[in-house]
Amino acid sequence: MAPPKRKVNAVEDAAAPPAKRRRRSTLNENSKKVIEQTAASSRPSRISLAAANTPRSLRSSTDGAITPTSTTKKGTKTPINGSATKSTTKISSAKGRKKGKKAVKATSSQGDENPVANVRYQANLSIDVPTQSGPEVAEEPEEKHPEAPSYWLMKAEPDSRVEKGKDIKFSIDDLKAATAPEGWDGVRNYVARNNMRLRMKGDMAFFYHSNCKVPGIAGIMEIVQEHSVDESAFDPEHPYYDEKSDREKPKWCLVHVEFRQKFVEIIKLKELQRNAKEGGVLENMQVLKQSRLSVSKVTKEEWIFITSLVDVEEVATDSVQHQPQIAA
DNA sequence: GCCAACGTTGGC
DNA sequence: GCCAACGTTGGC
Repeated sequence: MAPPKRKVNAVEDAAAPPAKRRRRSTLNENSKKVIEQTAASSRPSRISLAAANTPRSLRSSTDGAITPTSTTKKGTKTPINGSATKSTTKISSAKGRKKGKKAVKATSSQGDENPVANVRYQANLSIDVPTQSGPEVAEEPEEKHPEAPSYWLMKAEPDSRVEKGKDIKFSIDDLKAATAPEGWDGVRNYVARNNMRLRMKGDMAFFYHSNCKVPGIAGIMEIVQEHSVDESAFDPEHPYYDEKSDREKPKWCLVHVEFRQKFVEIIKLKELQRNAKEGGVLENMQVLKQSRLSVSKVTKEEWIFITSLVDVEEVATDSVQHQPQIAA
């Protein structure tokens, strides 16, 4: 039944302009800071479920300029961590073709000459990847250390697709255009949900474009609000309505995110897969092993490595921001 | 609780 | 559009 859904665009009112893929972007100061910050810290992310069950409608603002319902535009782009030079660690060999490649072994290794990859990260490795199993898998996440952020990868479909009369399209540009924290609703998969429950304000996440021409990581966002009840599950009109979800005992939750940066070039799935070969930095990356997971974990090592793939130079010279430029 | 059938995801 | 992977359901 309810398959792992993705971000659903609230098209009810303003059917978001089918902003298709664009190109351009830079990394904003904020993100830069975050990246450096996260790169410097380390902690096994163990989280606690604590959390506020806040209706989706309850949108909060994290820093000024936020209006109810929409989003917040942030970002002034700037290059990522200086040390994060572009290094693509070309390891040819497309790892698996069909989606959920039953990926490789275990043993995370470093990313070769990638300066960033030389750092030893242990990050979230302490968390076991939740495997598909009963509905109530890992119901209660463990404790989380509040000092450092955890990293995630969340999928959304950038191309229009109508479900129950509503376009569920949601791209990095849509998020960028939002003026208020965006509730990432529609997740209807237990493993993904459990991952969601592990999130905390301050955690960072990759925005992944899926089910599109060039799937891959399009940018970065930040979790700005603890998880709360996903109200869309109770709305019969909503694409992701779940008749089995009881309001008294909500099954699904969401987190609110804010745009942080859009990569100049999308980091293609293919590239991620190239680095997921045995011995590759991404060999254990959850999303590459469980491709159908709409919300997955990213270890710090993976995070650092992936952000290092961003073309820093290009980003650095591109100071323009926010304007939606036509891609291609 | 096992497991086959079925349905969905999502890369290609 | 195809189809592998895999989550969910439901019979037993």
